[in-house]
Amino acid sequence: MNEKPKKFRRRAEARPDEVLDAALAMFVEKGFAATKVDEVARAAGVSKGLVYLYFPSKEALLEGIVQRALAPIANHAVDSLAHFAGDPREAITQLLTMLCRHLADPAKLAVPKLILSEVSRFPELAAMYRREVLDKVRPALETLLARGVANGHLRPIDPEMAVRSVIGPLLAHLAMSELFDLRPADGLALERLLKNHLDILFYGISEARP
Amino acid sequence: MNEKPKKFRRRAEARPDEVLDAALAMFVEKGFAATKVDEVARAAGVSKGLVYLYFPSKEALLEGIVQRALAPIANHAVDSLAHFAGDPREAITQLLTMLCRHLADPAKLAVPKLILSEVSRFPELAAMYRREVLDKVRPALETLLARGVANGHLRPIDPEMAVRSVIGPLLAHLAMSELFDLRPADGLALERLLKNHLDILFYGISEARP
Amino acid sequence: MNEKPKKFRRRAEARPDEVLDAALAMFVEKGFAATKVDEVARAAGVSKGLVYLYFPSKEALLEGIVQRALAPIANHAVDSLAHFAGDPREAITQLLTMLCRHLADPAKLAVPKLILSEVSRFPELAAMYRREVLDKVRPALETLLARGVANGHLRPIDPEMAVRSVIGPLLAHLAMSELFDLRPADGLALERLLKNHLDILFYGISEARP
Amino acid sequence: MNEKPKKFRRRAEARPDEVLDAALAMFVEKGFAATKVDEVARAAGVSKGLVYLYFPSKEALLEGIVQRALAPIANHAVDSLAHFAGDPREAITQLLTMLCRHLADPAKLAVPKLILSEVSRFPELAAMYRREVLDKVRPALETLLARGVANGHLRPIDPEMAVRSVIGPLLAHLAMSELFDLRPADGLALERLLKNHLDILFYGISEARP
DNA sequence: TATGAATGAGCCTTCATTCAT
DNA sequence: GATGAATGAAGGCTCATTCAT
Repeated sequence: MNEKPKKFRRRAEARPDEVLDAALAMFVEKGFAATKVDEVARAAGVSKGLVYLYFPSKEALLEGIVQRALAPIANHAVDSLAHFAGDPREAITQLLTMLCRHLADPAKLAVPKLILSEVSRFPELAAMYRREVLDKVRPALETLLARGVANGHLRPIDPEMAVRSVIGPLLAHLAMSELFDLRPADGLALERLLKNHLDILFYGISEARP
Repeated sequence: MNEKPKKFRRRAEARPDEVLDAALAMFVEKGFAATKVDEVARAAGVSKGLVYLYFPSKEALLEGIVQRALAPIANHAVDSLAHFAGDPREAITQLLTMLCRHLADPAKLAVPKLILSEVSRFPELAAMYRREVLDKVRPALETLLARGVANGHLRPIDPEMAVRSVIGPLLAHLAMSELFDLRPADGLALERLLKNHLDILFYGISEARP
Repeated sequence: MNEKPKKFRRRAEARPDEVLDAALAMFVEKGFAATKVDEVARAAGVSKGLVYLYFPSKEALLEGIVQRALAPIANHAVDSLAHFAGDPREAITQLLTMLCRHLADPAKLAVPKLILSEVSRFPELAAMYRREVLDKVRPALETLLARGVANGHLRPIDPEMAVRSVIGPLLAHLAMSELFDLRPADGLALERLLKNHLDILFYGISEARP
Repeated sequence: MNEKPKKFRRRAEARPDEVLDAALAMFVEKGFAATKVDEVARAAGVSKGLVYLYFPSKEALLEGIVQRALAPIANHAVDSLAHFAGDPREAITQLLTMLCRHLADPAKLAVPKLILSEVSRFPELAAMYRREVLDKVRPALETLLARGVANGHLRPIDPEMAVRSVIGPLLAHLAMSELFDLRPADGLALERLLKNHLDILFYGISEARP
């Protein structure tokens, strides 16, 4: 007999990824706790048992999603920061622009949103995020800032704290929009935010200098 | 010695607050979902049934905590913003200083932490926070910034977006510290953060002006 | 000092009856299990604790209701049956007419309805009803029928079984109407039922005699 | 010997029926409210979770039992009534005989008993019974009686009310026996009841005709 | 590989009953 | 007598996980 493919073909290699896609979609839509493994399986078009064949637990789905999404981002970010020797503002502009472009895609935005909402319940998630992102990007950014201060491009700021000033406004923007449903009239308005943020970050809000 | 009767009875007036205190402590320690109502009751020194005498559901505890904590904060913040006619930077400094002082108390810090971790699972919580805080503070802050631009104290920034620049760095600091356990070597370091944040917010990081 | 009556006056003697009245109303409206003692107390205008002062348990309310309602009915019925020496059909007509008149009052109808719905859950209720009603009325009715057969007024029927024929149609009528909400177009129509029932009971439905 | 595996798996087709059987047994034995879903599961030899796999709630078990039992009975009854063109008494005799034969089986008797005791607490049950039985059988019986009056077999009775006279005595018999434990000395005595009931229904109790 | 029937621990919630005042 | 705050046992229901097939 010739084969009777129920779906097009069995692509066993792609399965875990398809499951993670489905899980991400469901987790973002309903939250981790409110999503049943059954639903993830159905959304992925497989059986519940198969999910457990690839992932040892529901929580492992969460970790799988995050793991898969973070590594490339962080590495890319670090690369773009590490190579900069001149004006750090250029690097920061590039970094945040890339980040905003990335987050403009709802599918990509979903991951940090998911992390934000579940991290307090899953310490392992926090650890992963630290390991994969924070512990890579933060030192790179701090170094960049410190170098900028050293070579006279930047004012004598505290690099460790200044990192918060670089990413904070973006975080606040996403939190307001995604968690509290408080968006500007013109939608997510990431470009407008970025433009204003960089302007303030670089030159401050004061008319007069100190 | 003052006696410690096994059962405190007839203290109806204080009970709801005691229950909320216990609930907040447990929720922060273990997360909302992982906390059993039994545990809240035991922590408050009452029976499970009593909790339901004052609060119709476990979720109502969450809302009660937030409600109780938010109103005074928001009102205080709005007051301090509304009365400023001169240099908005002074008002911002006062606002953030007050906020930092407030958050330095772990018991007070617990509430925003709780909100952040549960908001995605409880839309009502988001609505409450919007209603009680964001919808009050945000317009006041925007108005303050717009007035600052108008009267020449501030550069021509976008007030709506600049709000993110005002609170973002603080939010980022708290998120890194409380969610991802990434603290400066000197602890929460709220003063250091605030000092650096205000310096950058007002004058930017650039040595040269545009 | 002169008294300060919160309500008109404390009528302690009437209280148990008022509680039973309230209980009956609530039990009929919502069913025994679905009625909370709190509700009974509130409906009676007293506190929950007072209910327990008069009745040792919720079930005792049920029994109190039934006890109070049954005794007079049964005694009255037995009286009217016992004194008949002549044509038993007259006694039956009187008995059923009285019963129908009684049941036409919704407040009176409530008790048998309540018994019917709760008897299977409370054997004590069944026992009470047997003791107070069935064991009194049934023998009296059987005797009446047997005497009717003996003195030639009635055909040679089985008195024990004929009791079912006397009350059955009325029971069926009430069950259809009260339990299954299946009423004639003209409402409860107890008179119409009774007229037809007696006609059939006495003369049968057949045109021809056997 | 045939093995008795601890867990029967993969028998999905038969399971719902087995669960309903167990539920019926428990409900009749202890009443609906006093029966725990755990007990039903244990009686069916399955886990509690499985019960909820097939039935969305405890109440659905009740409805399932009734649904399953009623349809065949009602349809059978209607069939036997609809085809009769001649003497309606023959049809009535057949109908009641069939009913009595059916109810002589304790397992079959259990369903109406259950309906009677729970109907007041579950309006849906009343609706089901109306829909599946009363609304089918009652019109058929009324039509039969009306036709009997029209073609001279029956006296000029009120068909709508006479329906109560047909089934009432049987209902009364069952209520006395099953609810109040008041049985004739010779047991359920359904044949004796039926014989006497039909005799009275057809010819009345009076010696003399009107 | 793949399925989905089956499990059972776990928890929120209800409410009859008690009792200090 | 009268109150109503307080108790705590009990049970319906969910759902992550397992495993026979």
